[in-house]
Amino acid sequence: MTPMRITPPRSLGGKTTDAELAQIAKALGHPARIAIMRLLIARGECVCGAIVDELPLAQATVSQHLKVLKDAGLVQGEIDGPRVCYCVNPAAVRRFKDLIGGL
Amino acid sequence: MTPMRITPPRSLGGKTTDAELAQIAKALGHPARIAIMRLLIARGECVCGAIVDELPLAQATVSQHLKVLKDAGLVQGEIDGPRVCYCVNPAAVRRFKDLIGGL
DNA sequence: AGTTATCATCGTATATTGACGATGAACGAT
DNA sequence: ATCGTTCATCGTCAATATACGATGATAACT
Repeated sequence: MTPMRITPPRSLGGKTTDAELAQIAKALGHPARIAIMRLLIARGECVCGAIVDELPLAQATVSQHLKVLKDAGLVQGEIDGPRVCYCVNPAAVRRFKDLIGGL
Repeated sequence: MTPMRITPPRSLGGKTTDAELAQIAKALGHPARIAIMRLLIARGECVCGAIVDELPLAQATVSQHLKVLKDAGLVQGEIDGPRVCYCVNPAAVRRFKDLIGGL
């Protein structure tokens, strides 16, 4: 069966919605993280090292940015041997577009 | 701080698309500013004091948030006597949606 | 002139972010 | 078991963001 939304839609002006939208927007509010998103979208999936190679940032810094994107739900990471393979979470991107559409 | 120069895919008004998108997203990356945007959209236009009345923030803080939104181009303010009447800039919102659509 | 109302800006204090090198943890290969 | 690779996390520092009260600037009205 289609899973029901337990929480009411609160389609307009809900505080929960505001916080959610703000969190995602904040996660995208840095050029490096936009660049990471673009890389992941362009390549489908991407090992962390490949991202580091494309950006003028240290490995630790890229890892931090990836953590921000992960915490916002925009990106998922799967452990693949000694590497970690990242990809975008299409549902989160869609959700963000929907929330923005509410503006 | 190190000036970030990630990827200049193409310039638009001297600003890369990534930087432009990041700037707008960053401006929206705070719940108070989302609330302000919603207020302005719901009322069409809004005097600053009306926004202060709706938010649990001091007048100086609201003014700062409005400045962030103005600097990102999302909001315009017109002096109306002793008051300042704010309204959203639909072109900027549209632009933001288009940039997000590119994700 | 002074007064009141409205909003921006200043000054300041605290919190968070962004960046890096260094270190730690997990895995594959030697 | 040790090594080398890969990535996350720690520790730290400078820069930015957030919040507020206090002050300044402007307009309308007396």
